Amino acid sequence: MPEGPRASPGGEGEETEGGKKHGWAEKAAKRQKEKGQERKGEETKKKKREGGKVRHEKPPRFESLKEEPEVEKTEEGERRGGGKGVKEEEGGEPESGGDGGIKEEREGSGLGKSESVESDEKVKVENGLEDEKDTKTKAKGAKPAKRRKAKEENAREEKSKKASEKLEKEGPAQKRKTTEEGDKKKSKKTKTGENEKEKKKKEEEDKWKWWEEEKTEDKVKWKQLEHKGPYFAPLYEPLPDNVKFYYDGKSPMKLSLATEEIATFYAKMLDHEYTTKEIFQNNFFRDWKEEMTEKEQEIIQSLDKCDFKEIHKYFVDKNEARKALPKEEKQKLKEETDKIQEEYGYCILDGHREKIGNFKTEPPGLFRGRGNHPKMGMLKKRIMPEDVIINCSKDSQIPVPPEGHKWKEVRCDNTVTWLASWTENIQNSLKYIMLNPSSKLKGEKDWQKYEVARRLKGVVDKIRSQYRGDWKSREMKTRQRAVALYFIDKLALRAGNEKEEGETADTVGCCSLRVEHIKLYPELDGQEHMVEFDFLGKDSIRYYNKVPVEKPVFKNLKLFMQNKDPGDDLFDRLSTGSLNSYLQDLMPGLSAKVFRTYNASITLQEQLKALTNPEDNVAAKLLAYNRANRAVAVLCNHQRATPKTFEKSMQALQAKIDAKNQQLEEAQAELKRAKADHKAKKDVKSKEAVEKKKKLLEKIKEQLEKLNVQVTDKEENKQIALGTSKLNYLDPRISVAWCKKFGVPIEKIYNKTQREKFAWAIDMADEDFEF
DNA sequence: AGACAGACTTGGAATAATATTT
DNA sequence: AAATATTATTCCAAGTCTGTCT
Repeated sequence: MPEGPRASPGGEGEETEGGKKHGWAEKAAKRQKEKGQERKGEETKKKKREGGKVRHEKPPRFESLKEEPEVEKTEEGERRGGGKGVKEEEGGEPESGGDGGIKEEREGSGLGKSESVESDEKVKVENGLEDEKDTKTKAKGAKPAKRRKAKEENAREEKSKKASEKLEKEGPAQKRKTTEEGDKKKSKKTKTGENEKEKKKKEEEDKWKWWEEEKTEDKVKWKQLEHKGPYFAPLYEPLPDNVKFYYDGKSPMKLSLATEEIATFYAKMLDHEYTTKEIFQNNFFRDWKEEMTEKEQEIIQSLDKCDFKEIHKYFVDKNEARKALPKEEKQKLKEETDKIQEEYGYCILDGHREKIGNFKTEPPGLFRGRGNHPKMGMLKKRIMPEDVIINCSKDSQIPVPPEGHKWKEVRCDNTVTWLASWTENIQNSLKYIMLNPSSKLKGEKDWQKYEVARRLKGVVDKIRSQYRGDWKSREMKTRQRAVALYFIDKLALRAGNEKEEGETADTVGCCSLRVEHIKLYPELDGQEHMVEFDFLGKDSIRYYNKVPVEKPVFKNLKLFMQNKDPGDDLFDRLSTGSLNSYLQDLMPGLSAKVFRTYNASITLQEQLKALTNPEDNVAAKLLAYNRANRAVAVLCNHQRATPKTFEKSMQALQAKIDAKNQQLEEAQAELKRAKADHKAKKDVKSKEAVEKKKKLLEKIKEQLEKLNVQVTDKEENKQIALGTSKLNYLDPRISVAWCKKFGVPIEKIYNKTQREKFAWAIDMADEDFEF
């Protein structure tokens, strides 16, 4: 059976380190620093990367590009890697036109035909290449250390800032008191006329058609923003006394509260694969030890000797008990969460009540990175009000922090869309509380995104011919950019920003591809100029694809790979930054990811056109839709692990079909009999019987058809995830228009949440909308 | 020009809710 | 009504990209 798409992490161990108590930020920073030092030069990229590879092939790619005329067949296109004419630096002697001055090349020897000038240049170029490589590698090596240091300093500053702010905070604290009072009054007031008033208000605002209002091309995101602040994760509840932890098989050991809490994080995950990974264990144990009392530290020396089984069982049981609760109890719980949602889940934005996306702070736990993440298992600390920055309008009811606590800061920045933020301790990055996708702020942005993609439609031909021309550029930088852009366009690859080595899983996108990620085949499977991609992309999802490329691209790739090690960057002269600023010049608002959006949406539109048969019933039309959607998901490489119950449910479905077939046969036989009967009797009654049987037969046929469609759909969808493309890449107006045109109810395509998110599109697109 | 932080989008898995079957 | 399968929602990690600073 094919395995899931996730990368299987190698099991390298990592250094462990004890340590005294520090503040959190400091601890994290310290650890980063230490790691950095160890890492320095400890392993080459290549070495490190062995291990991480995954299996499982992707289904055949969907071709997103129309066949384009082949490049001119002159020999110029063929100049061999490193061939003259490719300049490292700008300002070389002006050469005629695109590829002027570049002569042919021969595979292999590289001798003979070259004219002297060319050979000279070639040397130059090759040297240049070496140099370049060096610089980039060096830069890369140096950067992470620098960054880490900076971060560390930040963290420290943060600390002292906090301390000094504590004093300053007294002012705002007073204010808060007054707002608290105001709040009380307000809540009393609302209680009286609550129901009708609120309902009315709600309805009205649910229907806020912001898309009918005039757009403001402003940096200002809102004029009014009022909310209650985040809802904090519940505090830790100590284990009951009868649930025990054992160390080294001895008598039970009573843990301090903090130690116990962290132990439960691990215990809860016991039957998860994560806990079998060495990195996970090491990271966990190190972080855990740091939170232990000295005494505990002395005793608990090895994770292997820790017995969490009772704790684990306790949570499993608890979970089951919760599930088995009588329904009144469940109802009660539900009401409670609804109440919380009602209170914290909404904000007022410019006079409208808007749903918040994630109004809860993330609970503490163990970090679960994806793929082979070096930080998996680290302790994710509890977010306290003192960590949280609140953003709201000045004149609004400032949210009240939980009793006895203060906010880190309250600010009024209307150029950003977040309501609250905090710094997370694993990567030292910011987390935000933002609005739900159904909100104006998100919807407008989404709409705008598709408008940019539609503008790309107008210039994409020009851009394509430009990058095709650039394949022959004299400048290495330009060529690399042109080839990269070709991949981004043709294969819908992500841009591929640089990442901090050792801080995250080793994944790449287009610009960060390394030599080891592609293989060139002059001929493969009967096709010429094949490139085989095999790398881990976002979320460590494997991208595996064999594509025929155009000859100049193939030649260029050869050139780019020349004299490089497998761990070197393929596009060593290219960064996402320079690529994007180039794109920005071609079309305002254009960046690499727009190609993904554009190609996804245009593909959906084309596929819908090609696959939909107006005569079909709704089920068949839906299959067509799903197939079109699937084509996009394949293009974007959106994969999922095969659902656990897949085989089983497939069999069940098949059984159903068999049964239906049986029914069909019976119905046919019965119809036949009825017809014969009618022929014999010629009376009204027998005629009616025939009609009845006919109808039944039709019905069964239809049901069977539906089942068959289901099977097909399911089978084709086995390892493909449709959600992401539907939610993020496909202009909803295409789908809405399709629904309207072919009489498919919108609910068949979009569920409630999706309809909320795409309300703007549902409202504005008519059946002849064209992307 | 490059580094960086910040802000925002994109992503699959986990979990909860609901529908269907037994 | 319990068990199971399916779908919706939540969760939070991991990308992209821009503006600012140096």
